[in-house]
Amino acid sequence: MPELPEVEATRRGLLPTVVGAKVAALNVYDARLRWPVPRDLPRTVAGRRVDAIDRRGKYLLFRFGKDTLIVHLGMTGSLTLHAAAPARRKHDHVDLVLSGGGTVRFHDPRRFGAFLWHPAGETAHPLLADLGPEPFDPAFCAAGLKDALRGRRAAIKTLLMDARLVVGVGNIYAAEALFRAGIRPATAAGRVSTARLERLVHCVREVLAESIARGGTTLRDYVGAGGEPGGFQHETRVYGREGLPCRVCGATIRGVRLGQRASAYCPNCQKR
DNA sequence: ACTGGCTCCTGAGGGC
DNA sequence: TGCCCTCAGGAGCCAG
Repeated sequence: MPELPEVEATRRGLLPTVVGAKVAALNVYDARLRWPVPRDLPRTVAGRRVDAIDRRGKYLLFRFGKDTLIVHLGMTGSLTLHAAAPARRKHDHVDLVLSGGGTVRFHDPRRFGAFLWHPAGETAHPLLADLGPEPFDPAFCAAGLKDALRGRRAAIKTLLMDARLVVGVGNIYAAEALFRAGIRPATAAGRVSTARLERLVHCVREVLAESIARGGTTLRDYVGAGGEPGGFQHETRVYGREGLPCRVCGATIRGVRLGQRASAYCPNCQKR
């Protein structure tokens, strides 16, 4: 599932070929994504040069001067780079064709992804306006978290996945970071001490960095820009391991549902 | 102000 | 073999 590491791996894979290239065409085969792809988007981007590809949380931001093409991979989306556009498979919804040759293809079985246009302006796009700090930014810190979580009774895991507190952390990495930090996912967020939040911040960064280094996590659909799967799924210690022995202590990994999300934890390594 | 629940969508897997 | 149910999950949205 595309969380921050998968989006970042995709971004890095696209950079060398796409940045500096001109858009020859944008072909939309199915506009029914999370929000409809704007009808005039192909005309809007045609002939324009990609100056940069940035990432904010799980959003990819293709910069055209001061205008931005916002792309989200949703749950099952991928962007892959091809020298020439290959035959279309089921669920191939958008092609970004580069004038120097090369095609970036958007594939997304569940169509939870998005292609949106945000022209230059003073206001941030509504989807980006309320996002919290990047996990590797110093603004993501125990003191800030302590403040934001004060008095909150929701599960720490649920809030760790709330993009207003920190971006990029989804179900897999929330579970893995909490395991490493020794914190139970169901613990009320407001009751986690600053010292433990300190550890959590460190573990979030550690898990994300390791996953980026392995090209992300591939459970089913995700592939990087070169079509290659990630490798972090072999490193998970609790995610998807309910009923199996903990890799650290041997206790049986348990599962609990928090905010409609499956959440795995080790009852021995994560005491509270 | 929070919190939990619903929703979009497709495909896989389990039970019978 | 086939049908139906549940689950997977990013994140907006809404009701209480």
